[in-house]
Parts: sequence; C-alpha cells; structure tokens
Amino acid sequence: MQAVKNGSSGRERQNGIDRVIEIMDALLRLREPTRTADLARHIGAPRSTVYSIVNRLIEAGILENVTDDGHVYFGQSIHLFGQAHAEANPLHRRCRIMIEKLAAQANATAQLCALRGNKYVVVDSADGTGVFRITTDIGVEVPIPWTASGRLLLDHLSTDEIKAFVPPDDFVLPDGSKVDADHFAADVMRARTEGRCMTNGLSDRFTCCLAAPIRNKNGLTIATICFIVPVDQPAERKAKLLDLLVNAAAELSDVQQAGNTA
Amino acid sequence: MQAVKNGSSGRERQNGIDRVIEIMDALLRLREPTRTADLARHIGAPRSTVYSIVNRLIEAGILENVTDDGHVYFGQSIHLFGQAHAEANPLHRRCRIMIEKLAAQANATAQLCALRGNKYVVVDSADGTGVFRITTDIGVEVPIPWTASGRLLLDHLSTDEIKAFVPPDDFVLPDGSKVDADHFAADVMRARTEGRCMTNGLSDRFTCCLAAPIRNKNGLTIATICFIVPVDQPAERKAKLLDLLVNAAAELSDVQQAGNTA
DNA sequence: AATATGCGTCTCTTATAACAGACATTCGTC
DNA sequence: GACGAATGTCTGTTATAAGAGACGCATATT
Repeated sequence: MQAVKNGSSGRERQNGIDRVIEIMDALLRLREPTRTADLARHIGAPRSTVYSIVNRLIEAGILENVTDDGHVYFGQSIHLFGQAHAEANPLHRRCRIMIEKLAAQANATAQLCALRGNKYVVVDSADGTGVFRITTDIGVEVPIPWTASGRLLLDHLSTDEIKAFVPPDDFVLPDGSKVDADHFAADVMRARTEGRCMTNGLSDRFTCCLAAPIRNKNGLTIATICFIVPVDQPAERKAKLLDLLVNAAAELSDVQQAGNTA
Repeated sequence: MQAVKNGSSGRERQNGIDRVIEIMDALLRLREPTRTADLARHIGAPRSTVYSIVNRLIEAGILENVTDDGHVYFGQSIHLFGQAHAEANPLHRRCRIMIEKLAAQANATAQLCALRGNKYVVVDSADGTGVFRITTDIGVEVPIPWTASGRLLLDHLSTDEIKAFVPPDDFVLPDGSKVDADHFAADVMRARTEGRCMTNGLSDRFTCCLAAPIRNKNGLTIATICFIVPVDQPAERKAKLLDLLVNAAAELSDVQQAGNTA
C-alpha cells in the first residue's frame, strides 16, 4: 500500500525483458490478480511501458485478464510451460511423491525447498492430515537465515561468501532480533557436517523446522526436504523425523544422480 | 532437423519480448531441453540475440540449464508462476478434480481442452485405468478441425469468422484428406445446438472424441471437457458418456459463474 | 453538481538493444 | 591426431522500443 517502489532503484531506462521479469515477479509476490497501473507502481516503471508490455503478454497468453475490470494474472501459457517443466523433471516428480508420503507418514507438513536468487522459497508442499496445520504458500520468498533449509542450501559457501550472498537485512528476524552473521555461518558449517538441520522457534516462536539436503552428483545441495512441526514436540520425535528426512533425501539424491543423464 | 525457420517469416527486426515468447513457445513445441543455437534456428533469430536473451532468462530462473552441455528448458520460476496460476484458478482446480472423477468413472481418458491462439490444446488430462490408454501431452497444439472440442470452442463464431480464424492448412487432416470449411462450419452450428459434440475416426482412425462445453457467464465456451475412447465402442455407451460430460460441464459452468466474482 | 483522483490510450523523442558478422573453442568424426 | 562443423562470445551500427507527458473518460469524494 505504501509507495515503496523501485526494487531495482535508480536505473533510468530498463530493458523490456527485464520489465517482463519484474512484472512476473511482482505478480508472484502479490499473489493475486492485479491492475496494470498497480503493477507499474510496484515495479517503479512508467505506466505507458507497463501497459504496452502487459498487453503483449496477454496476447501471448502468458498473462490473462482475470476479471473484466482490468486485473491481470498468470495465464494459460504459464500453465502449459509449468506442465512441460514438471514433465521433464523426474527429480521434481519424485520429490512430490516423497513429500506426500512423508506428510502422510508423519502427519506433518512436508515441503520441498530451494534457493531462488538469494532467497529461500518453498517449491512444493504437502500438508499433514491434522486439524491444525502449519502451511506456506508455494513460491513466497523468505530470507535464508529464517529457515533450517536455508542453512543447508548454503553449505557449499565459505563464511565470507555467505556474508556476501545474504542481504544484510535478511539477518533480521520477523520479531526484530538480529541473527549474527558469524553465528549463522557456524550454523551452516554444523548443518553440513551433520547432514541435517533443525531450527526451533526461529522464523516464528511456535514452529520447528527439520530439514535434510538433496544433493546433485557434485555434492551441491540443490534442494531440501523439510518438516514443519510445532516447536513443543518431544526431542525424540524430532530426531526420528529428521532421520526420516535424511533417508528420504539420500534416496532422492541417488535418483538425481541416476536421472541426470536423460 | 531440416532448415525450416521463420515461423514469423519476413520480419526483419523483432522485439526482445516477442523473442522471449517465441523461445518459450518453441520449447513448448519441442518438449525437451534444447540448445540455445537450436532455439535460434527454430525461431529463425540471430544466434547472438538468442544467446543474450536466453542467458537473461536463465538468470531470472525462467529458463534453466538442464544438462551441463548447454541444453536449456523451463526453470524454477516457471514452476512457481504455474503454481500461483493454479492456486488462483478455482475453475481450473475444479475441472481437474472433475476430469479425474470422470476418468475413473468411465475408465477412459478425460481431458480439459481450450483454445490457445488459433489452435486447440489439451490443458489437463486424466487417464483411465485400462491397460491400453489413448493419451496426449498437455500443451501440444492441434489444428481445431481435427477435434470435437474444437467445434464447440468456435461455437460463438459465424461461418465467415470461422474461415477467417482457422488457418487454411489446419483443415487438412493427418491422413492428408481435407475437411470442407463450410461442412466444418455446419458441424460447429450443430455442436452449438446440441450442446455437445462427437467425432469418430477424425484425427486418427481409431479414436472417438466426445466433448461438452464449459461456458462463462456470457455463454462463451471457454473450455471443454472430453473423453477419448476407441471408435468401435457401442453408440449407446458413447451417448451415455456424452450425457456424463454434458452434466459435468454444466456443473463447471455454474461454478464459473459463482466463482468469477472472487 | 462539482471537483478530484486515477485508469487506460496516444504521440513523440532518444537512449538502447536487436542484429550482422567475425572470432575463438569445443565437439565429433574419420 | 587432424580436419570440419558447430557452439558460444564479442563488438559496432542503427532501427526501435522504453519512457515522458498529455489527453479523455470513468469512478470516487466533497
């Protein structure tokens, strides 16, 4: 609502393709059909520019007029591209099946997480069956230091690289307290050594995140699978769930190695 | 393989955004990770241009380096956009559930179909449980006159509009025979009157397509649901399946009316 | 009713990015 | 190992599209 514009502040004349990317990312952040003029405000671009680009994207089916009062959102083409992506991604498909199995087995929300730029995102999610569930929208970006998965996803970086990679503001937790960068880097090291990570009451006071790394053939953590459970669960159960995750992630890592020739 | 370039033949200097769209559409058509140089060939664009655009799209996560030898395909961002699209589309979600139900019930492939430009595409598909199934890839474009759904999807057009809308080549069936445009227009009229459509042995000799229209509040056919069954099924069963489809489509049309305020 | 706010469209200008073409490598084949 | 082909990178030029700003219309607000 407030006039915070200019994610890429300062630049004078942007490339059309960059504008397209800004528009799509803005829609992902807003997570709802949005007016073209609002999009222009959000990305800090001239209205005339955004109107012309949005109209072109609508023509191509990449965006869609959702309502008849000018709200646009992702269109049919995006759906088709997404399906093609899913079809071509055996790893992703297997991860989906795995987190569904894990969610049912543990009766907790299981997620597939990865990096997107210098943020953490939930790529896929399967809910537990309980009455109360802790869930997240797919695709919402979260600062890396807020999550257990984030620690595993950085485990190929040195302390200095970590400090360079993570935006300084992202070390500030939702409650306003600050995570020390060196302490965080130590966390990352420990996560690497242990091949798993747990955080209690970090991004919010009631949640415990358990995560294990999915690695590619070079050993790089390309994604994580994780459980979200209430922080007051017995330590024994958390350890058990972590073991589950580590085994599952190892299996998926194997798949990755086998599948990447196709 | 052959040097057929220039889908948009003739144009000298294309817009970068148009190039992006051409690249994504080409990947959808090719349906597999592709080298940048091949993409350039397929869309008839200069290599230097395509390299620069593809690299920018990879940076944004819209495309992804799938192999380490330069093959690119749709990336993580597309997945996230697609998830956002799905989440915001109650109609689409309900259609998905409906075709799954129909597929199980009738033990035949059920699909959700729509227009994409002047072509027909399968938007979603659920297979029957039999040993032999007739399936289609999601997102593959097919000439409108080849399909039963295509007839329903054009039922808001006059004969002249139909002739103007459908590319002349699309009246040629896979076996080389030609569908008469006026005859086709008459088919469309009949489909509109009957609120359903059946084709036997049209796009191939062994397949019968049964389709019913999903309409928006203005009565426009925005999509169809259809069954794909062997052409030699008894007429009685086909009629029964058509009734199933018509009822299901009507229900989804109601949903559309109810849902479009949100 | 009168005013104000804001949306979507249009035109014109000029900074810029699409392109041509040449170069360096890498890959595949004999 | 040597050749040919094709990949990916780089640079300069110029047609072009991103942007500024003004206009008309519709919808709120006083």
